[in-house]
Amino acid sequence: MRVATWNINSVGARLPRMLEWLEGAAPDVLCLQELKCTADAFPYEAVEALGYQVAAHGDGRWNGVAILSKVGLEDVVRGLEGGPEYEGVQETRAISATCGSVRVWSVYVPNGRELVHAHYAYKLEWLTALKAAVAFDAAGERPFAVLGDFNVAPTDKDVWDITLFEGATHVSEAERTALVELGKAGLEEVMPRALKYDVPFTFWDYRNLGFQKNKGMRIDLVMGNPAFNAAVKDSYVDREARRGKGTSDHAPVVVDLDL
DNA sequence: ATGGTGGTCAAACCA
Repeated sequence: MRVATWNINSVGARLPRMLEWLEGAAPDVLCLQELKCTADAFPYEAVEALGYQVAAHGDGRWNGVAILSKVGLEDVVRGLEGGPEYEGVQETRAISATCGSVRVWSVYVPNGRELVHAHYAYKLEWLTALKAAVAFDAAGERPFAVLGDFNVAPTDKDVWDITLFEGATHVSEAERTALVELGKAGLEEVMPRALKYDVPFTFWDYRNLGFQKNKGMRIDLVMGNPAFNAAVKDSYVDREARRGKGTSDHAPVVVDLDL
């Protein structure tokens, strides 16, 4: 089974590139983030024509997550139960489902913006709520993983130049601690291979030729429980999907499983 | 050089 995650940065704007990638990489399950559309506006027909079932959770201009599956899509749960609100709203940043023998979450962790911003506190609260919400499945026997854009670089190596991140979000102690705490629920990172260069970055800013200069960050992660991780045969970041016109600023992370 | 790209939705905000 091939499972993948991709911050698509507008499923509408990205549809041709996404369909092309679905046909080529042919994942059984794809977790999407940043749909930037309502659930009603998701391009269901085009994706279903490729053999996928779709569960989407989105409410407008920002955020939005989905799970695409060729191997069944059951027990869909939209949202993060017990999660914090931002400006009075529970944002559409999480969706979970059972796809064949695995249960997956697709998550879009809040960005945080600045260390002193309310969005940063919200980000930390969101990660704490995520840990509580996934604890039961993480501790279970069924293969289980949380995939998505975590907006946290786990180590200093996971950004192109750590000296430029002094005082920035994505690399702070508290964010990394929150990731470690999530792991304590029974999840461990699946480390992808890089197809080029040494670190498998997953995000490159559109500005300043970030991709061309490989000024990237590794912030899209797969956290699996022991049953999931024991089945992993291979994992890689498909940086080719970031190349050329009309791409997302993120690349997909692919995991191949013996399931 | 204090911007720079690209998304949404048509001005300003988000990443």
